[in-house]
Amino acid sequence: MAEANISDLIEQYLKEILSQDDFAEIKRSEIASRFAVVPSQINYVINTRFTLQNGYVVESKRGGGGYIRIEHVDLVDDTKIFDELIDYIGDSIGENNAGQIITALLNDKVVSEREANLMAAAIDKNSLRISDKVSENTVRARVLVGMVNRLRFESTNTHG
Amino acid sequence: MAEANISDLIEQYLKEILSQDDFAEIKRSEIASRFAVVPSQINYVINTRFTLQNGYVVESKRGGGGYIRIEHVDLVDDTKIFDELIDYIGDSIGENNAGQIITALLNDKVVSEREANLMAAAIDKNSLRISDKVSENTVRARVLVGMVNRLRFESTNTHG
DNA sequence: ATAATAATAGTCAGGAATGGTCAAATAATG
DNA sequence: CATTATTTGACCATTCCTGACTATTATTAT
Repeated sequence: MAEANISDLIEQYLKEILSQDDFAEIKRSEIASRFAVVPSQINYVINTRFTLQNGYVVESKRGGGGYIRIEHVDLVDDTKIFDELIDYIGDSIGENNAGQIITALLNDKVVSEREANLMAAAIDKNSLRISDKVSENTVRARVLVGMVNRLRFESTNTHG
Repeated sequence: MAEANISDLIEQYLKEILSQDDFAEIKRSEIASRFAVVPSQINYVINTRFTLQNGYVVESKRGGGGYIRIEHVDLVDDTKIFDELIDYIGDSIGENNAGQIITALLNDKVVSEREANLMAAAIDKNSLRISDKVSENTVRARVLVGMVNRLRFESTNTHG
């Protein structure tokens, strides 16, 4: 039970808000000055304590009237499966293995056929083709185009 | 909901009109003075919130009796718009624009909320982060992990 | 007709108000 | 001592708002 660092306090404060409202919409500079820390520490707290794995979705906007919104989302029942899957995937995975995972998710009815198709489109070799100077945006575009194209078809099996 | 921006209010106002009529035909200066902003802010609102990737088509005329007409286009049954969207994506697209497209697809019920979340996970900045020596398999892994993580959650809106 | 004028809308660049990233310094922990 | 977590600050990116200047269209005067 060691503690009392400021990040923990900020975490507590935000979770307090979340225990009452569906989401916490804050102004970064406001929270920073409330706790007398630099604004970027708010990002640190969010990045380390309000991650997807922990069940939080964060969205933000800059500029005038900017904000950071933290939302808590419900976990599905058996989250262990996903943890194992993610462990298995690790840092790198080939197209075949990835396709098998998607097929397994489909077989177990974790995802619908449409959803499986979307996932297959996203990880398709063509979508992810990387050359030296390719940018993040370029890859993203390919991924998105692949997925959008997939939506044209009602239901088609494409992975495996 | 912190709706502090005038631009947000103008956006709301226009969408209000669009929820009742097929299109919103406005006089720029009239809207500008109604919200006490300079006329060009109306262009700003339109350019940032009523773009093709948002699912809107805008046309206008200058001079006496000039107007701006905003029309909502439905992606469900408009194959041509679909093609234009893919054209728009092109070879490279940023996270925000990509997110807007996904939101538009969701709004027009082309995809379900779950599907939209999957797509958002696929194009997420973290999934697609590219460094020099990253391989295709590495990116694929990140994409897939991102999507699987998204499946943990029941149903939540995440893009915007 | 043509030219001038009025009435629109469009573009662009800049300033202000946010939030984001990254790496260095420091503290805590094993 | 080594590793990990926290804290900080310099620098970056995005969003909003404004105003000067430009472009287009309609109307009016000649």
